[in-house]
Amino acid sequence: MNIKCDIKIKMKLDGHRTSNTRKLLIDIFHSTKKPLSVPELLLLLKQKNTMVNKTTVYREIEKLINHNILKEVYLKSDKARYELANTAHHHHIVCVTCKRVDDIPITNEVEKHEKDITRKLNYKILDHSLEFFGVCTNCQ
Amino acid sequence: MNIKCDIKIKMKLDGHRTSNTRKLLIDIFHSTKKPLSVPELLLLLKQKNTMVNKTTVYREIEKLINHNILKEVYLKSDKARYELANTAHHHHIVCVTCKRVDDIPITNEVEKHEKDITRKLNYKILDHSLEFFGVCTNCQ
DNA sequence: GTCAGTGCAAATTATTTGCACATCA
DNA sequence: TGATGTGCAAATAATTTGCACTGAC
Repeated sequence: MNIKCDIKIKMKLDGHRTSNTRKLLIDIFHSTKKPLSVPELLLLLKQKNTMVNKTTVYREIEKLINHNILKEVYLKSDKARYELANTAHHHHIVCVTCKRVDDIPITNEVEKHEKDITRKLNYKILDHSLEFFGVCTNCQ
Repeated sequence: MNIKCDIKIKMKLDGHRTSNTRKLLIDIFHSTKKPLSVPELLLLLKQKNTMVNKTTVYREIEKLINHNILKEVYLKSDKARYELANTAHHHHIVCVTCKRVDDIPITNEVEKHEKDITRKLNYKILDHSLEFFGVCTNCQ
């Protein structure tokens, strides 16, 4: 996969190795579409019969974020969640009942507000987060 | 204040009393404009020389949310934050450096997407959250 | 007097840190 | 061989729970 090669190269350029944990995590993020928390990742790893310590997972995610391979997603304030950063900027909808997460197929017009905010509040905007909450088909 | 009266009435209707903790918390949320976390509330209470147990604060906030007097705000995934629910629907900008939070003076056009999402994904939309992240004037 | 409200201690959960050891390049 | 990666145990921090007691109506 091209994406995985890219990641390998990105990390190598920075003096990193292609560790087993790194490969496992990248795999999981590729096959699972929804944003994952560390506890969820640990569960998925256990189901694969691969033992990785939680500390290692936290540290690996930190590295992947620093290399812009993962990014943090703010869905709820209870737990941190992550997803691959290479995907186009998009938004999510969370089912408040079953916690299922879907990507949203809308073109986003939020960017145009950013200039406005910069002008009015003199903030330098770096990023934004737009998430919807609702009830999915199954739970209705 | 009308708003405080409203809150009193709302709770009373449901068999609740006007406890001291409740009054203190409502006061704080009225005078402080930014969304507050429980640890921050505990600190503010301590500064007022009013001792309230953290368990009590957690439980009081739960009640206030159930009565739609407070609502949760999703600014970052580290901690839960709350603000008064009676204010008009609005958005925030968070300074990634000093964590300062400001309200955003833009009219929001997100609502119009909600129908779209409902049609395409068959979700019943309840709410959304739009937050910006950037660097404020002082920190630039 | 009854039930909402409270405090305290302990449990739970997410996350971080320090340190020693392993291992890839 | 030397830096990166890892595991383990313990610390920290936010949040929840159980239980007994208090106090508003």
